[in-house]
Amino acid sequence: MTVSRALRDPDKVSAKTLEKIKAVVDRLGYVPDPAASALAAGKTNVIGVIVPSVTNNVFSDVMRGIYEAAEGSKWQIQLGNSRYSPLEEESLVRTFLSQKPAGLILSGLDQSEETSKLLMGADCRIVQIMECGPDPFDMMIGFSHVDASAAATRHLLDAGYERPGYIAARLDPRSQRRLAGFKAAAEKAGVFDPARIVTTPRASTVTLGCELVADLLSKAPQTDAILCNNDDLALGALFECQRRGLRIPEDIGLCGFNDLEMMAAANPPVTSVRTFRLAMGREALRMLTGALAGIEPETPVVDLGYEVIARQSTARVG
Amino acid sequence: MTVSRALRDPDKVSAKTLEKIKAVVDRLGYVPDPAASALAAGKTNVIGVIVPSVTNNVFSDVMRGIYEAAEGSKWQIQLGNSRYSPLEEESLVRTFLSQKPAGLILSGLDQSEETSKLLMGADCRIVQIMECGPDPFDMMIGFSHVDASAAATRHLLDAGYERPGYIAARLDPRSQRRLAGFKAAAEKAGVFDPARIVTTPRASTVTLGCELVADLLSKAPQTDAILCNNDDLALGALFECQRRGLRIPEDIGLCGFNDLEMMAAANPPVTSVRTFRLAMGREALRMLTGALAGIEPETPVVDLGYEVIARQSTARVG
DNA sequence: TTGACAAATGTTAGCGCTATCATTTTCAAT
DNA sequence: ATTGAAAATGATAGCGCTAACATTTGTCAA
Repeated sequence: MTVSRALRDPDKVSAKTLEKIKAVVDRLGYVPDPAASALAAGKTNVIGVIVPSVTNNVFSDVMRGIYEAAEGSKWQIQLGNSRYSPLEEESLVRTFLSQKPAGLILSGLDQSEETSKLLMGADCRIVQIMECGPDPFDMMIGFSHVDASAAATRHLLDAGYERPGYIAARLDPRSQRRLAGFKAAAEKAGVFDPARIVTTPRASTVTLGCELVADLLSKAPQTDAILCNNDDLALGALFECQRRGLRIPEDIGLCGFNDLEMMAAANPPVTSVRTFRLAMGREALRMLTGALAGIEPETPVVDLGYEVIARQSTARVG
Repeated sequence: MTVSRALRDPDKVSAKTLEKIKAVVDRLGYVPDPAASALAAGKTNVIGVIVPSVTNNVFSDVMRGIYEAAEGSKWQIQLGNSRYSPLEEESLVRTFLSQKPAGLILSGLDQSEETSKLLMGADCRIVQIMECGPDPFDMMIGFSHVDASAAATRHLLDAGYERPGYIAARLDPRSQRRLAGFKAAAEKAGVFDPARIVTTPRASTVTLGCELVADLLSKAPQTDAILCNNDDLALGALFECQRRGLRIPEDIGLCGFNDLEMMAAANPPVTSVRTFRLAMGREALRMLTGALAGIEPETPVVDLGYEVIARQSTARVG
């Protein structure tokens, strides 16, 4: 028993017994069995993380933040990939909960009703990431996608573009809100035209960015700026515009979303909405482990904001 | 006991008891406790996966393959991020092994001596991925990085380039082997010049691709083709060359490595060495779960090969 | 020195499963 | 019906740890 205590909470054991125990543990190469611990204690050090994609750069940055923050702690990250499917998410939540996790990190606000029920009844702390919204299950960290894309839209208008279009792939809830932000800002400025919106349910790729721009320009050749739902599409848009001999930013303005590292390196550098993905992952884990240690966050919902990074691709002259 | 059997191996139970059990399980919403099962059976359904990076596109593709292949099975994927550090890898192996995993998937051939010792003594199946080599711990699936980059180098020479250079970031073991492949092929053709090799220990980014090209061209302005250690660098190289007014492929040829989706969409499309990352992940998991089910792979080492995808960026005219 | 109290350590039971072996049931062949 | 073997089911113990409480040791003021 004292050994068990020494290993879990060294402060509860006198210095010299601790020493002795450590020596023996080293000599024997003893490693505690997490399964036995989990069974006896009725809980684990597992933190379940559910993301909709493991390949999307956005989520890999978030994951990195989570892994970095968990590094060296007792917390075990367990990753689940819901592949943008609420049903798979539900099944993952079920699996995770059966493991009696200490905490759960989920993406977005749009859990299915069944998932919500599971989460309400769950005996663990929960952090929702990627977005900000009114009714967290427990805690939440993210930003407003509507506001961010509205701000990007205004930036295009401020730069002198008059007929902005929007391209988007895989309309997951966050993409839809970004589209809604664009629509709202464009309508408010009186420049909204549904013909300048091109979307597809397909997963977003650079190639798809090319195709969507081709579509957009054939439907609405007068388009003079494109807000892209993400940076992969923006990169494709850049290539496609260049292939068509369109000058950026003179003939057409280009704005991405997320500000992946490549946007600054592109030729010309591409304007994008910076989001704080690494910080989001890191802080999500910190909030969670903090709460598990009894330190509640100041507010349950943390808004990390966004930043429109203006670059040459929207620096219209004249 | 019969219930336990019914849930784990329904064939061992008569049809009508199975039915009864299922009904009760449904009614009660019973979910087995994996910790108790792990403790009693002395093993788990956990498959530990250790990758050096969660953000690198290459590994996220592999991970996706693994997750897809594990989808719906009883196998639980547990992901560890070694961040290219053999020490962190060792610590992850230790953590994973304490969980009595059914299997382990590791990246590369270059485990530390200590890690090797742990793995030798481990009571689980092991698959090494990303590379092919002579002495697998158990099973292995990947390809030869030396051969692949040598082939890319020959492609550049065949295309008429005479002074090929090489840029690389973060010289992990696989990058080093790719560099070695380039060197060997260039030397064999009598066109090797160490002045045309630029490397940095920094992590690879598109921006870094720009910088490395700038470096290379200032050190060796006569360079007429660049083999990039990966596609991020290649994208940066593309942008940087264009910024400098170099015509691709006329003035300079460009070749990436991995053939990420964006290479085909670029302007001009960029030649790259295609690697089969998704398949590698998928097959690694299949080999592992197959072996766990008693079906040994035909050969312990599987070579997935590679393919040089020639595109406009190396289509030199004249 | 003593007593009172806190700190440190020890005892016991049990977490929810599964391996193993024992028993019962089933069913085909006599 | 009877038998024997196989199939199905059941009883028991124990996996390695921790919660809860019990006991011992240490510390300090009176």
